[in-house]
Amino acid sequence: MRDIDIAEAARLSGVRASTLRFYEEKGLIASHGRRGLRRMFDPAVLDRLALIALGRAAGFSLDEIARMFAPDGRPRIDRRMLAAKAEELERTIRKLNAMRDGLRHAAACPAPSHMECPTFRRLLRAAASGAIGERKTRRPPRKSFAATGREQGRARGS
Amino acid sequence: MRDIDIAEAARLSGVRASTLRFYEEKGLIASHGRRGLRRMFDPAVLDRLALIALGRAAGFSLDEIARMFAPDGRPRIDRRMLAAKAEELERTIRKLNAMRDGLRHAAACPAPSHMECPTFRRLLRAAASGAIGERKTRRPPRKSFAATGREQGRARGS
DNA sequence: CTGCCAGTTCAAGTTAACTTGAGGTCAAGG
DNA sequence: CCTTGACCTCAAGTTAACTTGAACTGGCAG
Repeated sequence: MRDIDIAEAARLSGVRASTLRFYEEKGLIASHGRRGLRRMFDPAVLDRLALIALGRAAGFSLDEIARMFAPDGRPRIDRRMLAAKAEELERTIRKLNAMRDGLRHAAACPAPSHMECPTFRRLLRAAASGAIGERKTRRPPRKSFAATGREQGRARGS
Repeated sequence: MRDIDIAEAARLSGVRASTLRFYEEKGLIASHGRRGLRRMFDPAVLDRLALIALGRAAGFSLDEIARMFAPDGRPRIDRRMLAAKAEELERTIRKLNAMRDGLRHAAACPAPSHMECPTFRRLLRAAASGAIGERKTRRPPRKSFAATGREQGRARGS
């Protein structure tokens, strides 16, 4: 097997075809040519996609990830960058630990109202002072279809 | 001192005036009347803002936070929701721990290329399989000004 | 040969949480 | 009385990472 088409790449990687096109446009991946109109990908794109998924999971933005590939496409990952991101994760983890403990306490606290629970109020002060905050978690915006991750095969409307 | 104006509320809470207006529009806070055009806030809004900051730090969306206040404005925080969020944080923390360890290893790994490091490749597989992913951290989008968090006092343009 | 259907392009839409800008108002100070 | 400046409203812009829609194309099965 030489090249794979976009549907195959999507199937094998779990990344949607529309995302693959988006990634290509962004320069994160490259198609290896066309058969007619259709992109053909080198199977190595799957490694690349795994690398991208890893970067995303580690909290890198797509732009940061793009910068981790040399112009020739070879991954040139700076070890210091990895270490820095590890430290960043470390800090995040610490905050989340504190938050989790606080939430657990608040959930179990017998005080009649949360406002009367000292632990809750301490958490509150920490949050208000910004000692904890600056975290934003986006949930995946997939709003429709229980599809398994592929684009639906429904083109050319009315 | 009875009521505070928006600038005072911003100063005391560290939340921008524009954000306060936004929160009011969203129903997260309420102004207690107007002096002329200007909103006046009950100082209790500061507690409310702290609560909101706490919720945000814990990973709740503004909409979720809004739902934590009864229609009358009293906080009605479901302990089960807190516990659930704590569990969610727990899962996130575990993933981040794995990611941090992997990054640290990769940063220290003596293999000539990351692709030849077994640990790195293991991480890669985990990310590709989605066992780690689904995390998205947004950095604060404040793109301009080193201001301390207040709106600049510069109105009426040309 | 014909038509289907998966693929294509490009622009625009989505979401969250705000921010920014334009243009307007009003209370107080000089 | 008139200016000033902080506040007001409302609409539109921002960012990231995609998704969706409309209109189109072309390889291949029949």
